Formats: sequence, structure tokens, C-alpha cells
Amino acid sequence: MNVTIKDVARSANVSVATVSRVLNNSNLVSEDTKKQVQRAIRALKYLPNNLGRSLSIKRTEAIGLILPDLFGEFFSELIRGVDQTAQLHKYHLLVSSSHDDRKEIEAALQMIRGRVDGLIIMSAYIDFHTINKNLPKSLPIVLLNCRVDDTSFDSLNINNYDGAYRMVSHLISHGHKKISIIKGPKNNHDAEERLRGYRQALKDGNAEYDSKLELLGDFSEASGYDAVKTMFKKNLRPTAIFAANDSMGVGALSAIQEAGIDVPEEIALAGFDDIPIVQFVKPSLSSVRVNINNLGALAVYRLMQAILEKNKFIKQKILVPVEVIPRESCGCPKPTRITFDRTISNKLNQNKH
Amino acid sequence: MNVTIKDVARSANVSVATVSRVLNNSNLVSEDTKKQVQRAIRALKYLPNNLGRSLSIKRTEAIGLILPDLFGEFFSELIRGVDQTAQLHKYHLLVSSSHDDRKEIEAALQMIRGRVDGLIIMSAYIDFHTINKNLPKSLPIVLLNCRVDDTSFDSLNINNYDGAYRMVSHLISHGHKKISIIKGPKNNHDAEERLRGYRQALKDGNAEYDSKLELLGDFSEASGYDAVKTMFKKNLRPTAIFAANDSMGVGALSAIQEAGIDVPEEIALAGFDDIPIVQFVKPSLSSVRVNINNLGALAVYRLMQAILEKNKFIKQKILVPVEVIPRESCGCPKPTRITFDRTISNKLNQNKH
DNA sequence: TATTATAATGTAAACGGTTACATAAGCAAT
DNA sequence: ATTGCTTATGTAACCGTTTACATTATAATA
Repeated sequence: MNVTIKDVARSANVSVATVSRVLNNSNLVSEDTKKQVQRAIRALKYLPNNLGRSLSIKRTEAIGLILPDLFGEFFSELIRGVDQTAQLHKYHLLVSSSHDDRKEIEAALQMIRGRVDGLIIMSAYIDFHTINKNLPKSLPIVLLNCRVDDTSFDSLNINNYDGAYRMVSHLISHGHKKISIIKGPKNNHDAEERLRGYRQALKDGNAEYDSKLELLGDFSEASGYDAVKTMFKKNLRPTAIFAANDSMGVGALSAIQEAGIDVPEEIALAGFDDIPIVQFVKPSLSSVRVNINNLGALAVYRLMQAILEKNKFIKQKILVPVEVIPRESCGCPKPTRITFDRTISNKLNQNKH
Repeated sequence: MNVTIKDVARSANVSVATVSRVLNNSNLVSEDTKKQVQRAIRALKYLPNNLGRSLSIKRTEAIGLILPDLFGEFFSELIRGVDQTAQLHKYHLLVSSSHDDRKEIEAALQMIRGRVDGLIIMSAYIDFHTINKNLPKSLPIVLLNCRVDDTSFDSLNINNYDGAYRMVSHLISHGHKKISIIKGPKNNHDAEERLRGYRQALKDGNAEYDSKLELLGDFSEASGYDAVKTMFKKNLRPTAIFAANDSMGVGALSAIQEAGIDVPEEIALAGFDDIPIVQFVKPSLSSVRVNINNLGALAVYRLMQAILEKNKFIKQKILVPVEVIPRESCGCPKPTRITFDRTISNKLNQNKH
């Protein structure tokens, strides 16, 4: 059906080996022959098939990224960071997303297997057993923000605990003693760690602990909005609220303002992730900055090490540091606007041209 | 190195054909033999290699999605829509992003070629020639939001022109005669179409046309903010501003409010895309709703048709309709909150379990 | 001139699967 | 006993590349 290397060889009156050499810029082929082959390639509109090539050289020159069903800017930032870094290493990226239960993730692992030279996995449902059952021992893997205990995998985790701890401590330093949290979704590792940081900060800061102050949320704007509405309905009145991510923080802000309550005078507010939008709401939202782009870049960097050094690669568990960004919503003065990573990366892109 | 089908065959004392039959649930193999083979598979921890399989059956059971340099919520929504629909058809998705010039997109096409059974392409830089040079004639393709003139490709486009036209007409119906636009990035097809709609609406509505009212932007929050700051500095005072996307709309809102000017009383404001956040800013932002999730789903649907019906698939150019959502920022009363697609799709997901 | 090194090309065996076709065994019908 | 059908299995070609090794031609050296 499609034209193959054999057709080219026949048409150019050479062997397939010679055609292959031309394709791979081998210097073991004479100028005349090379021209002749290239003519045939053009004439037949020949396009090499990657499958055959990969099978033969046992490399795909691609890495895989397995993601849960996530939404918002985190997702695109992460993919961008991963893709850009992969391209830097002359690797291509294959993303497979929306895997939110064990079956789906197993299916994803099975399909990606053989198509990539290494794999970055971000999933709440991944574990030693699932990986070992579905992936060859020899495939380099980096786990991203996974719940991982043993040292058999290289792993990268955002220091969610530390970020939450420091942000809540910051609220306490403003004098708050009654601080609510709007929690993230059940079964989400990030959410759990942020909750843990919140609790520890309360304890260490001698602030009030009350399980009623722990409001339910699922990381969406709407859930943050609803959490606050429900809170008011129950006549709960914390002096500060820590939203486990910015989307919920923005939703919460909207609900507080609708109730005619001033932020930060009557209720202080803080979020997590530092998505671009939080600098543009009124008042600007204090948040915990996670450099998602860098996170993706770092994951690829580790993976490339693992692929290249194969046997002598040393697995690590890395905690990626975060940064508290105080803004108006917690009672701090408005800081100068931060330049986005995006802007920086765009500039880098432009330099490439 | 890795264990192959041959190793399994040897270990189970059968031929590779029999092992293959077991793997593919052929009913041409006796129960006893099947058990024996399965035992060997488990014992050797055999994992079939997709490359070999795909090469042999000439199908990959995967589709590709080629994207420009992505940021913001648009892309996560799109990827989700595409992935979910692909999974529905038992297909897997390979995403390749960050292709913002001709060279990069050619590299992407070359790498993805052979690894997928069909391709969805979204790019400002794609054209007939690039596709024909880098992809086999036989590969089914759907173009998404590309600048496409001829009918040689199946294509899907958001009706940007119509959305902008109707939103600006809506502003005019509020009595505005002096309406600014914050434009999107150069060379962006969406941005161009939205600008075209803006201009035509001004003309048809007998509103003032002045090229000074066309402010520069690049779809980022910061650019919307800066556009308005610059506008004030130049003492330009339109009574309404149409931001070519919501991110810029939010940035613009922030700048207007910092100047102590009331929205919508003194300046009305509207955006485009209807990202979730716009319902939660004060005042809520009027916008043009694009059902991105559906857009992705529709693209996959068309592609699956093209893959399955191969020869008898009829190429179309489809314009995806959009919806004007008036909110407070243009002077309309605040509508009831819309349920997100996300929420709907999550519910669908839950039903799957 | 005979020998050896080098350069250009070809042959054929991988890579890891699937599958058309061949074969063999068992059984029922003639 | 022969024939034909069904079921289970094996053999080997094929998918589209790369590449180790073999071969040949050409030039340099003894």
C-alpha cells in the first residue's frame, strides 16, 4: 500500500541498506548514489515509517507522560514544562491523560509500553504492584506527585506539606486564631498533604483546632464558593480561610464578598498554586507558589538521566520547594507583580527562532 | 534482553502462533494449551510489545493531537474532551505540543507519523503543503481551528467571527458607541476572526471606528492589564471594552478598577471563551461561551469516522456555534451560575465506575 | 606484480509480533 | 475403508526498518 524503503531501493537501483544509509546520513555512501536515492525518495514521496525504525533500533526517542483527569492551568503548565525540556533533549512527548482509576491507568500503561523509552507517571492510584505488573523492569520511570513510600522508584513531590504549613503559619502571624481550610478532593495526595500542613501549623501556632473548620471542596471554583456559602449558613465565622488551591480560593472570595464581608479586614484568605489569575482579583490573593513548569522540566531531566545512564542511575525522592507569596487577601500590602514563567518561556522560545 | 513471544512459546512448548492466539483470545486454541501458555506468560512476566504488534497489524489504535504552545484552561479542556471521546472508541491519545513554528510542527508530524491511525492538528502554521510533505496521503486528518481555505481537509472551526460580532452588537445594544477591543496575538487565527467580528459589528451598529481603539494584547492576563493601563495613559476613554479572550478580560478588569473606575457603570467589559473563573470575579464577566470539551469530542468523532470509513468519508468544514453569556460586566443582571462541563463530565466519569 | 588497506555496496538476519496456509488428528458419514 | 469436515497446532512469510558481515572495486604500498 504505502511506499516503503524497498520501493525506493528498487527505483534507485540500489539495496535497501544503501537507502537506509542515505536516510541516516551515513558517510559510507558516494555522492552520486546519494543523489540518485534522494531523487527516488522525492519521486515516490517516500516517508520512513517510525514503527519499523523503532523496532529495529530498540529506541523510540519519545517519553511518555501519564496524567490523571486534571484540569485548569496546572495541567497545561506541566505539559509545557515537560515538552519543552524533552525537546531540548531531542525527545518527543506522548501524553496520555484522564486516568482516574486503576483500570484506566493499567490500560494506559499497557498502551504506552513499547512506544516510549521512559515514563513520567502522575497518579493517585499508582503503586509498586501496578507498575511491575504492567511495565518491563527495564523501563525508566519517574513518579510525579505520587503517594510513594519505598525507594524502588525515582520520585518528585511538591512540598505541599511545607507550603500549607508556612502559609497557615503566616496567617497565624497576622493574629488569626480561628482558621478554616477548604479541603481538596478525597484520595488526592496533594490535598492530603496540604491538610496535614494546615493541621500541624495550627498545633504549632496554638490556634484553635476544630474539625468543623475543615470545609469540603474538590479543587473547583464552584466548590470553594459552595464551601463558604455552607459555612455561613452554619454560622461558622473563622477570621481566616486557607483554600487548598487557588481555584477554590477565588470561588471562596466571591462568596465572601457576596455576603458583604470584607477581605482581608473581616476574613483573611489564602490559596495554593499561585495561578496567574490570583494577581488580578480584588483583593489579590495570597498564595503558595509552585513552579509547575520547573517541576515538569525537572521530571524530564531525571528521566533523561535514567534513560542515558540506565544501570548506574541512582534513584532519589526529591521534594520540590515552594514559596509563600503574601498579597492583599491575607492583610499584606500588594507586592509588585511577578513576571510569569510563561512570559519567560516565550522569550526563550523567541530566542530559538 | 526483554522476554518475547518466542521465549513464552519455548517455555510453554508450543509455537509462537499459539501464544499469539492466546494473547488475542482466539477460540482456535484448546483450554489445556491456553492454560499452559498463560502459566508461561505469568512465569516469565511476559509483556507484549506494541511496536511489533502495530507493525504487523498495521494499526496502532491510537490517535494523535498536535497542539501549539499551550497555556491556560482552553487546552486542558480540549485535551480532556479529546481523550475521553477517544477512550470511548477504544483508542488512545498521543499529544504533542509546543509547536509554534513551521520547523517544529514538521518535526512533530514526522515523529508522530506511523505511531497513530489518525491525527487532529491545531496550528497556525499548518497548510496543504506542509501536510502533504510530511504525512502519508492515507492518514486521516482533522484540522482544528486552523486557517484553512480549500476543501481537501476535514476541518472544525470555532465560530469566532460570529461570537465576537454578537458580543460587540450586544454591547452596542446597551447604548455603547465607543468600544475598544483588546486584540489577541499576531498570527493567531482565532484572534484575527474575533477582530473581524468586532469590526463588522461596529460597522453594522453604526458605532465609532477608530484604529486607536484597537489595543494590543497576547491572550495573557498581564497583557490585558497592560493594554488598559496604556489606554488610560493615552487618555483614551471608550465606554466599553471587548477583550478577545477572558484572561485579558480579567487583567483589564483589574486595571480599570485600580484606576477607580466602575464596571459596568463607567466602562462596560466583555471577554471571550467563558472560562470558569469569569463567573467568580466582581463584577462577573460577560463572555462568549465555547464548549471546548465538545469541540474536542467532535474532532475525535469526525476523525473516527474518517478512520473507519476510510474511502467513503466525506470531508466537511464545520463551524462550531458559540453562545453569548451576558453577565454583570456588560450591564446585564447576574445570571444563575452555569454548571460546568467539567462537573458534567466528572459525573459521567463516576457513572462509569 | 602481488599484497593490503579503504571505500562503496549488497546480503541477510535481526527487531517482536500476526496470520495465511499447511498439516495432523479425531470423528462422522458413506 | 474411504472420504470429508472440524479442531488444534505448527511453519514460515510478512510488516518496515537497521546493521553486522560479506563482497567487490579501487587505490596505495611493498
